[in-house]
Amino acid sequence: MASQFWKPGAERPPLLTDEDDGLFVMAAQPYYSSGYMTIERQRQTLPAFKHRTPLLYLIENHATTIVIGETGSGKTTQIPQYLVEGGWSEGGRLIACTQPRRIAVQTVAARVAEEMHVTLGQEVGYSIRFEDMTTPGVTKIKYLTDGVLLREMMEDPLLVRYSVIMVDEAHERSISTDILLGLLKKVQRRRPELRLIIASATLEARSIAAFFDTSAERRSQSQAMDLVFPSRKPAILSIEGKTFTVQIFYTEEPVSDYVRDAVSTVNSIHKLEPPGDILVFMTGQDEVDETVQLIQHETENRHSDLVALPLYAGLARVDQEHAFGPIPRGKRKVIVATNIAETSLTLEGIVYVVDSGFSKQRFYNPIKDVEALITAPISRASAQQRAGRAGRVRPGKCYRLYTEDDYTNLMSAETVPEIQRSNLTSTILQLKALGIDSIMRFDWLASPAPEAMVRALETIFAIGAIDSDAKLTSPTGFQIAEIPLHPMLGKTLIASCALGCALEMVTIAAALSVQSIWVPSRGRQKELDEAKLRFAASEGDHITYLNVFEGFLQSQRSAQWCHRNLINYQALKKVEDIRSHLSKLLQRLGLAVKSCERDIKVIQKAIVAGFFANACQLKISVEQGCYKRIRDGEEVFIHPSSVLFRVSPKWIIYHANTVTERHYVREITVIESPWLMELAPHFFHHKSMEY
DNA sequence: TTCGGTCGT
Repeated sequence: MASQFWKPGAERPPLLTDEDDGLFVMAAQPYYSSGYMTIERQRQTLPAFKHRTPLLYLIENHATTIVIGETGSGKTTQIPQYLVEGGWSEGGRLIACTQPRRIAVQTVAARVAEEMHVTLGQEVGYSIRFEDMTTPGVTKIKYLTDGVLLREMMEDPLLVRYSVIMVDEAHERSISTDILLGLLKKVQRRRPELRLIIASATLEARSIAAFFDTSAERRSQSQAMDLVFPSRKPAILSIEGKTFTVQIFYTEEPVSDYVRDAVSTVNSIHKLEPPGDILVFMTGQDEVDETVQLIQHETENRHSDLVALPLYAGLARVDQEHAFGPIPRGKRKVIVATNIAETSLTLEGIVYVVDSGFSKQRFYNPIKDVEALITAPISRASAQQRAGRAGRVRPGKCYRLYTEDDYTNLMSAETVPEIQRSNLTSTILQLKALGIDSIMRFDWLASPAPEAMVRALETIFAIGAIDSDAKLTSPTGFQIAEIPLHPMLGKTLIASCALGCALEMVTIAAALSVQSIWVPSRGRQKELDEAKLRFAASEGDHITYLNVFEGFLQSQRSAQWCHRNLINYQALKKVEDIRSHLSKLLQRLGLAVKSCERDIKVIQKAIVAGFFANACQLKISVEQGCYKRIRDGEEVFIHPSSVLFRVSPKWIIYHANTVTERHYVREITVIESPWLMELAPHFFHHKSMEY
């Protein structure tokens, strides 16, 4: 096998041809698979295998290689192994492969360890927040979230331990991916020996290649164009996937009610098409549930054999698993899902996709400084991704509930990158901590609105993380940046150390960092509300979390106790893990982690010290439960999930907010108004004048 | 009066 590799110094492999613009492109080829095989044989049948030699050649000769790898090409599992085989891990150097999601990091690392016949955590390891499964000096391939690699750059800005960094799923354009790519471009200038591999779906590849193309930049005489090695012009390699063709159908007229049309489309597929599961894309939980009910209702009326199952993130784990499980023989499965099925989860056996053409997307309004969740048309890239879900097992069909004209003329080519749709407080602080002094001049893959950057700078200035020259403060700014939490929560933790309640605050911060400490209970809302009441603190949600965790410890971490109280056992185990990591981190920063021994007021004050910008006052004689945000007068409402919903205390402070039908605020704690002046005089002495 | 697209340090 080894003799097949391209080796440095050898001639260019024959598979490659130059395109006019100097980019290397290789066309996709058909792929066939067979039955049972050994791991080695399986590896060789992956489409990536026949590109191994050209790939190693391109990586040797180009600073950046863009890999267009379709689903099932094997790029994620194989390319890092080829790099090891090609010598890139020699001399103790590491090969990194980043992923946007933790679950992918863990499963891919486990698979590759198996393929290489090594124990996970040795030659092949992974790293996600608070979980480092690598062995220094031994690990050669490291899978990690792009967020973790960004964190590592705070310690090691040039990432000197790495010889090759592969950024996978770059087309998803998460905030971390965008920032990472911007920083890696900078690192390349200082480290010409570093190689980047960027794996992306087709549509995004050209713009990413253009971003990394520094070949036209001015350089000294001695570095004439043809003498530069490796080439600063990115190479592009396309690897075909193991997918089948998907036939696309559009509606002839625009659709006025896509829920109703999805249901009738499902019924006609069932009536007219051969067996095969159906996947329906809807925008949110309510729509998913409604669609499931309508399908079931029609099924009962017509005595047909459809089994409709919901799938969304807020569903209890057991209910999610139903969508993956078997159904009675002779019936057809219909999975009605949110966007979770577009990227996060892969369903086997889907042959038909019904695409509503919409999804819920976050949009940030920097003027009002609010993030809104809005149902909006998806992009063509997204529509293609959804259609692709029908072609995993055999040729499939995709029914788009919109016209071809709308697809071509109304929908945008790509989804707006997340960085242009988000509040940037965390992002900007992190860039500051990485030594990026001029945020405005940073080489963004996609630049956020200047107003959004100004808002973020205002926020990190308000919490004292930067000074009036926009320089990171010492020690506060550095400490907040060190803590892997939202800067306002980081500031709260630091304040809690000074106030002597850090032991309680790390628990609260950990509870705020997990998805939810409660078991998802759609349809059992009353039951959940009753369970919450058992722990509810009059001070609000933060102290309620503390009560839950203390109850958990008193129950001796009993899973039964959790079950009885509708508490998510796995989430609480995670909370315990995170709090111990946070506690150690604070100690490492030289801060005191002490308990306030049930003196709740100091905890509330610590929250004020970090979240004062989110203080709100109850509006009298307006709509019930309507608050005004002190800083700007924005109208907000307590979210029904809060223990303070309908309690309406005079002064509150919130942890998070989203605009949906209304501007809702979540995770609320009662405060006393004098605390605002006491803990954030710099913020309120002039702000309060405005109202 | 009643509600959360999906991720991440």
